[in-house]
Amino acid sequence: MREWAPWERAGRWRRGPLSSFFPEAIERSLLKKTRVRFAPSPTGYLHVGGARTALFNFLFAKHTGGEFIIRIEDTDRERSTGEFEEKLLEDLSWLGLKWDEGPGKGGDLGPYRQTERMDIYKEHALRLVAGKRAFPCFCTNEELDAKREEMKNAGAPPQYDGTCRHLTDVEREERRDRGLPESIRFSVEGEGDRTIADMARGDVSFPAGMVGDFVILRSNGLPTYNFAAALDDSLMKITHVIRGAEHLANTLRQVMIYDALGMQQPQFAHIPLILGEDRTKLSKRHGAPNIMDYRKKGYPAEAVVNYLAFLGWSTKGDSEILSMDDLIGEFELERVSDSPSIFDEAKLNWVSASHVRAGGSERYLDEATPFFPGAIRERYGAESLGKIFDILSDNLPSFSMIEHETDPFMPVPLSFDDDATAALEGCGELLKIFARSFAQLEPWDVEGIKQVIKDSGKEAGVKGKGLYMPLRAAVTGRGHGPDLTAILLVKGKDDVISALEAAGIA
RNA sequence: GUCCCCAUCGUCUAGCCAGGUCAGGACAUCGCCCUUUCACGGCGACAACACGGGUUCGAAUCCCGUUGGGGACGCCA
Repeated sequence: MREWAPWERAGRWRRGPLSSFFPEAIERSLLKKTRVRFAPSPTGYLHVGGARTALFNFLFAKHTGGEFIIRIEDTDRERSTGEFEEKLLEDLSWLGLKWDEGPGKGGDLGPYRQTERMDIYKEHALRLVAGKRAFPCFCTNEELDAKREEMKNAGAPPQYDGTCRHLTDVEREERRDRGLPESIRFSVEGEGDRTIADMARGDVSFPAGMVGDFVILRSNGLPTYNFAAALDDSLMKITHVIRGAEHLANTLRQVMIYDALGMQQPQFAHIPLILGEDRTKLSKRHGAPNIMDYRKKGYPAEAVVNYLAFLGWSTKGDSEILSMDDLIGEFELERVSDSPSIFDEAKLNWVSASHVRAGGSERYLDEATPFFPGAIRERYGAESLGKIFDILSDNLPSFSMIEHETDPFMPVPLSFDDDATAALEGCGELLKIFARSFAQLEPWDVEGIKQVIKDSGKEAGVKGKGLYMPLRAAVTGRGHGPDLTAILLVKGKDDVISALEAAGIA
């Protein structure tokens, strides 16, 4: 029996039961390298919805051993800015979604900014006009708006009525002479029912006549989203288009374009939307949905990534705290859910706290250092700062919370809360004993500190809460907080004694 | 309005495609334990198949309808 070459194997057994012998990633790479893209428009900051889409694309690409491409869709001249583009890329980088081709990186199938691809759009639009699959349209916005309104009121779907579809050359020239704006519309004439194969949700069918003739080239010469995206996806050899479910109707238009142009179309996967708590599409109104906000608050990128991955997707396994590599290893489009999900900050906090706890100062101190109050940073060296971080990292969803948790580490408490004040009531003698015993402690280590506390308790005749609470209150100013011995250890002998003395006097 | 999509605990979800499990897990909430306190951790509780019809010995699972929600209907993406 002859040996099968690897590609023959993959091809031959792809559909058979033996395909399970070949990990999906290997099988795919043998057939065709996957290429996916994230194509944001630089009209705002990176939103959690967009970030999740980018992440799914990235995970799919890496899981299948393929490439992740960034393309900037900046054809909306009014709203696109270079600053947004910069921030978008910055957030993507921060999340760890490194692109193989795109802005700042290059690639063979660029340029990767749509405004730099104008010739391509024009050329293909003209091709469609020549083939009668598109036509010049001279309707003004005012006319279109009025007609749309009329149709809506009449209960009809508000779509283009075909006014300019069959204009003669003479009529077109006449309109050009009048200086009317000229756009190019795709003609849906002759289009029948369409079924789109979707990897995430199965086949989706649209009846004929669902969309009217739509603009592909605006009167200002810029292409519209559907035209530019379809063209670029094909030209950039994108194999899988993974995008939000709100694009389903756009996909319908785009497959029409592919067919009219005779271009090969990618496979599609529409992922469910992320909704706000009011169950409408997530937007600025819903609190802080920008990635940058979470970054500024000091959430570790891998925590945000981890949380986002589980919105609309799940693993076969039972662990929910996963690294990027874990996610890449486990990600499958087939496990993307069909129904929209709601962004839940409480769960993000838990995921994030879990990462921080596991990583500790070794992993996060550098990132977290800027979040420490100046007074703390001045007082402690890097090593002590690390110890403080480890004490706090028991339950620290975001580094911005450090600020409120470091009061116990101030040399002398700035204030005393109610519980602390109550605990200090009539404890002058105990505090004096503590101060005297600690002064004699050498070296300043855990065992010594514990011993001093015990001995002081014996001397004063108190134990338990009566012993620990006054000490905690005097040293931290709070009734609650992290492990007391750990606090005493980092603060150091001098500060502890000063605090005890200060509290004793007060 | 028209078209498309969706429907399991408060939230994220497993289970659905190839009907048979006390409908599983996680977050949140509450209780108990651990502990000087808080947290972590452990144990436990609460809590869901939207509704109505079929098909079937048997339906969360398949089919139809209803209701509800969402999305789309731009010279935005």
